[in-house]
Amino acid sequence: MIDLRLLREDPDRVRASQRARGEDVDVVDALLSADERRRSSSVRFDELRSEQKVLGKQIPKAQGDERAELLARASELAAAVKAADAEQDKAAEEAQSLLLRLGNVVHPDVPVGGEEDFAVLETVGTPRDFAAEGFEPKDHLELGQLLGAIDVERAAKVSGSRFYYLTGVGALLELALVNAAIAQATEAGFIPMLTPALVKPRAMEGTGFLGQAAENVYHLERDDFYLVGTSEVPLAGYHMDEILDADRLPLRYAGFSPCFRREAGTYGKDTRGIFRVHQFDKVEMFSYVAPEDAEAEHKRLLDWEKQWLTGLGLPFQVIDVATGDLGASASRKFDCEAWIPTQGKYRELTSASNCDEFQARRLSIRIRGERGTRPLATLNGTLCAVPRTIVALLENHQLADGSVRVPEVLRPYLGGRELLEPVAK
RNA sequence: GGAGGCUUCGCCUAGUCUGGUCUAUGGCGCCGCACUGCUAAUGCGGUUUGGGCUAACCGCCCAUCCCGGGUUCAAAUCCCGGAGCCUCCGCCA
Repeated sequence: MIDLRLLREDPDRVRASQRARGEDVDVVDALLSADERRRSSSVRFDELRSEQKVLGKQIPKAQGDERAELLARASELAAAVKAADAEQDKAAEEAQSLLLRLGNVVHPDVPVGGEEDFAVLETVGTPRDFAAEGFEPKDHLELGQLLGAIDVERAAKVSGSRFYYLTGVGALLELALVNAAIAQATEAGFIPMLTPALVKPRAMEGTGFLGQAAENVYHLERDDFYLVGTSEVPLAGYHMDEILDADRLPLRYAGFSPCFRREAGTYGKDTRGIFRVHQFDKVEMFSYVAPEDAEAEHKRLLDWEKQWLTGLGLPFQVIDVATGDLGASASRKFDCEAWIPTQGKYRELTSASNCDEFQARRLSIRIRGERGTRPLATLNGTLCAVPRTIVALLENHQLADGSVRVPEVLRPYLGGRELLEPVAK
């Protein structure tokens, strides 16, 4: 959630942010008035309650008629206090629910617009020229099937569309990717974490996934658990309701977990292969930093992602995601998009978001230091979302006969293999 | 799934039976000041979190004793419901 003080002092900035996101601007004024009502009702309650306490102290000392009179007055006051309390609760609840509907205030440099209005910040590497090499590239699914690495037919039988088995070398490839990613993160000072995939509503709400994104979240009705779409959720929730010593920062965690996504509203999109699936594994970087360090940390997360993709030998571009395509929590988001030869375009592989204090306020995570007790900033960035990374690896490193060259960083985790070769049918 | 115990302001802890004097005790830690030629020791003061009043500071008010209800003029304290932790039993990895 955003800072209510900012809202009161500079509502125009919040209105502009909502407008840029393409979201409801009227919430801002509704919230301002709800906040006003909340404060006035709380003042009324405070006064009555104060009076009640003063009166209450006189009762045990009083005798006879005086006591009876005090009791009568106290009884009236008690009713008034109760009513004021209820009114205060109602106003606070209204303000809170409006507050939760507001997205984070967008960073001023973010390009305004929808999904297509991103800005390309840089391009790294060059896509291969398959025509010059003299063969037509196969897509990842065809390659995966030749290698005995991916089985989507049987997954459809067992679980339906958008599911997959990684088999044989495919399974080994995931484990190698995960190990290499965790190794890079650990090297950079991240603490490796294996996290819960089922979380309570509070964690989901706190990370900002129950607003616009709610339709993409699996919910277990009977137990009121949510299946996380990313380990960002349990990693953000990890320090929920805590006050951390300022000098413990930055705190960096590398989470590895399954991720579940309903992919509502994507019917017909990316239906072939494993580019868009309901369940996948991911290594995610997550940082807790002081608010003034958030922008620098955002750049660092991006650098680690670039290091990772560069190591895998993938050509990619970095984009500054437009206002309309940011999640509710992010003030700014950098995506790395890898070149997918058979699609002839760059597709999202990783995503680094700066959430500033937005999640920390919702989850009540603060730091205590020289500047007092205040919310901290949280940031997250993908290191390796497995299926998409496999898609990019297979397609970009394929040879004419359907073999796939293994990038050097992965070889130690694949028993030194340099080449994945088609299996005999 | 069943039975019992526990949960107090960073940590430990008193208080709960018997409601008001709890504005929550004490120790540790931490911060400030004083004193001692250093460290230490000692003394004094401060030290939950959130909201609000105020131009701001000082100050003051309200809430907060795991959470939510209830009883009462009044709840850390009594009653009901729930959560978490621990122990035992059952079942299962």
